[in-house]
Amino acid sequence: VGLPAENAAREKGVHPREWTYANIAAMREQLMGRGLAVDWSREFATCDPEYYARQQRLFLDFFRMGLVYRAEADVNWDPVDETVLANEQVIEGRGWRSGALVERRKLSQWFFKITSFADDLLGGLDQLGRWPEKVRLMQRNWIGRSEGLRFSFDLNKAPLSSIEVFSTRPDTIFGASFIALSPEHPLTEQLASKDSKLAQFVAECRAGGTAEEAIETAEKRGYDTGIRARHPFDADWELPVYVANFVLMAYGTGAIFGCPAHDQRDLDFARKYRLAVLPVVIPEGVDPKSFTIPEEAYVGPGRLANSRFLDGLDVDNAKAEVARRLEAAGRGLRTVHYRLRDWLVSRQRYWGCPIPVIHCQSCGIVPVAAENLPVKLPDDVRFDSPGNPLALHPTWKHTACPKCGGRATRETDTFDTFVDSSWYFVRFTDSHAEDPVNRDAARYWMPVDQYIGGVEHAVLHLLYARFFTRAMAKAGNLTVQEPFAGLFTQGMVCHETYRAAADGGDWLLPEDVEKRDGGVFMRGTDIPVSVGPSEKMSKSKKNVIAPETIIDAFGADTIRWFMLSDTPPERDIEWTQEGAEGCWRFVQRIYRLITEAEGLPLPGTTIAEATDSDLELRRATHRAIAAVTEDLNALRFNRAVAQIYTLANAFGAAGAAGGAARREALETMVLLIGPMMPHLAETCWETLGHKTLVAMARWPHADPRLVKSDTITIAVQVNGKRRGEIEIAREAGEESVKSSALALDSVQRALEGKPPRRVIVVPGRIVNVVA
RNA sequence: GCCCCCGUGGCGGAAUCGGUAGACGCGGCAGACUCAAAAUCUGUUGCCUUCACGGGCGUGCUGGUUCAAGUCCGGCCGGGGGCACCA
Repeated sequence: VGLPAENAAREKGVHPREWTYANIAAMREQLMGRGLAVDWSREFATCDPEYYARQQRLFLDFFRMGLVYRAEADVNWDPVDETVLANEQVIEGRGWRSGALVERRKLSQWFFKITSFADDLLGGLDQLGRWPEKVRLMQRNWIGRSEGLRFSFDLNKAPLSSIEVFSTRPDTIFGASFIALSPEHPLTEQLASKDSKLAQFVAECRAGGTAEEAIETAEKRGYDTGIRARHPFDADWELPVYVANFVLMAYGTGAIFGCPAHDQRDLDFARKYRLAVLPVVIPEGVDPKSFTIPEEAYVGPGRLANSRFLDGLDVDNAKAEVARRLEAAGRGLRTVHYRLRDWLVSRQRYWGCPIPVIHCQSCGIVPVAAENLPVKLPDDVRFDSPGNPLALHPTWKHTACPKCGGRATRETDTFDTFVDSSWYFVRFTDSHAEDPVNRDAARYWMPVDQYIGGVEHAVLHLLYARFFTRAMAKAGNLTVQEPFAGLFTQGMVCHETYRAAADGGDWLLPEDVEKRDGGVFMRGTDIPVSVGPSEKMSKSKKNVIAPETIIDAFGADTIRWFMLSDTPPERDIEWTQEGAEGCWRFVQRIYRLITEAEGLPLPGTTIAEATDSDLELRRATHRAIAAVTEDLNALRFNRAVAQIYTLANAFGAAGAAGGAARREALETMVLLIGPMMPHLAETCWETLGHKTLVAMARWPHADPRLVKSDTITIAVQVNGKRRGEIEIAREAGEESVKSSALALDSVQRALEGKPPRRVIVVPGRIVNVVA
């Protein structure tokens, strides 16, 4: 489901359904070709009415619970994709998919009330111990909780008798110089209707735009309404009321009191309009009389001054005191505000899940009854004109009101595709259940033990899914609050970029480039190619390698091995031809080791021999088991790979080791590579004489006696510098370690005949001799 | 502007608890095998110095804590990410 399908339909004239199912089929082929273990019996497509019918039922639940509403609001409009976007989908002022600068439009849209879970979504983050701190931090910042005080100033003139502001710094109330309203504030609108100059000012503010550049460079501007506000603690103190371009309607109350000494924006504003700048918070140890504000507002801690009953208090106590007094006077309320906004879920597009609602002229908004679901998409749509094909469809949207039977129209917006992905993991617990959720299955499987995805979804999918899980739990469908117990954010695959000329030129595919004689040329020519930095594979820069071509050349196991080698999975990985060839050589090396191993005892033979080289090989084997097991459990695949190389190298070092020890080592290696190179492992397993599958075999168990050797090597330092090492029994006492260390020639040389002042022995680790 | 993360050989990266820096791989160099090449195998590969033994330096820079610092703390420099008029 989604925009790429619909855009392809517009460009190529195929129906989005055909395009989508063709892609699913191709993707399924690819996944199977890579030897992934997938339970295909659970497969479903979110664009199938089987799925979105259930989604529409969830919507009805949410509707009943008051978690859905339709409202007119300032929304983000993507002019290229011709639809609105949620706040999370606007990155640096641009549509996350199209890259187009978004515009602000006032439209009536559907919202999910994610803000009603704001506090819970924030608090829940602390319990997600197996999530990356980075993602939790991003969500924390996105939700943006701030505690403050909401309180009112009386006004000296109509149309309102008072104005309510929100502040996180009520302690600075005696440093107030002005009140500022948002251009979109209802009071501003009332005043503007009678004041053409103000109306013009508001229009200019709107024209300023919301693009990042515009905001960054926009200077603070204000318009004095002529109204005066009375200070809440001094009836004789009047503050001017401005309309100011930097005050946002969507946050707090859309109105602020300005304290220039302790807020940079207020200071910029005050300097421009020549308003008083009175410091009221003085840093510790500074004389209040000499403390002035030059160009930067002081936002640090300190003690209150110039503030009557607050003088001498610290910031926190002053905040509490102001709150206490204003609350007691009935004109203030401690409140918590969030940066998070409700999730705008309607999209003016065809290829999505229809929002199951009917608009009736007399009854208003009426949800479609559950027994009439699903509301299916019509197939006969045209993409030859701009706009939403559903809205342009000649008949689809006309229907009868479920309540009064009168003429009514269907909602033509469809859901944001992120709605589809917000609960698919729950559906996987029983993909074919009649109800949206099989509660028993969900209770058994949820939460997802280990979720893997890109960090780009930190405040998109991962936030929406957490909201959905809570909403579904509230509706009785789930018993968990959090969808994903563990989260891992993996990196992307990158590749060098190539251009036909140093100063630009066309991008070239890696397959059209060859490296020889220390240079890089266009394949089959002497034309040099300019090599650019490694970047995320993208079609636009042509630095892509089709998985099929690699699988054809090296096989799926080589690709899998390469992906796991070298780079930790959370980091971006660079695809290189050399690296892939190296993996290919290792695949062959393992196969050779197995096929060349002649005269091995039969499978299951107990190990009796104990020559030195046998013991060495057995130690290497069991160390590898221990290390690989640990690394795989911790998702440190690159280290697991390195451990297997080390084991493979041990065969060379083991020399004459043969018989049962060699069989044990080879079988172990095959079992250890099993999860990473399944095809190779099964072939080798069979070659070793087994009739069963590696996939069904028990994971090997490390013998602790073989993992630890009897003797250990300990480094010896003199004054922190390494001078030598001693090989000594693991259980050797401190005294014998000490004397062996001091006996070293290199240590004696470094001591220059003098006795050591001190000898530090860290058991099993190091000896440091202090001269 | 605010917040967060990261700087280790030619390259990807190890060292996750303050205890031998550079595991393992790629690349390079040398050798064996070969008529030759490829493949394979063996050795070698941080930098400087030395015929050699050895010595010195070394985890972005800088200062500190410690017997001991890639690891902890302060200040800077560089790179990446998030948020961005949020009161």
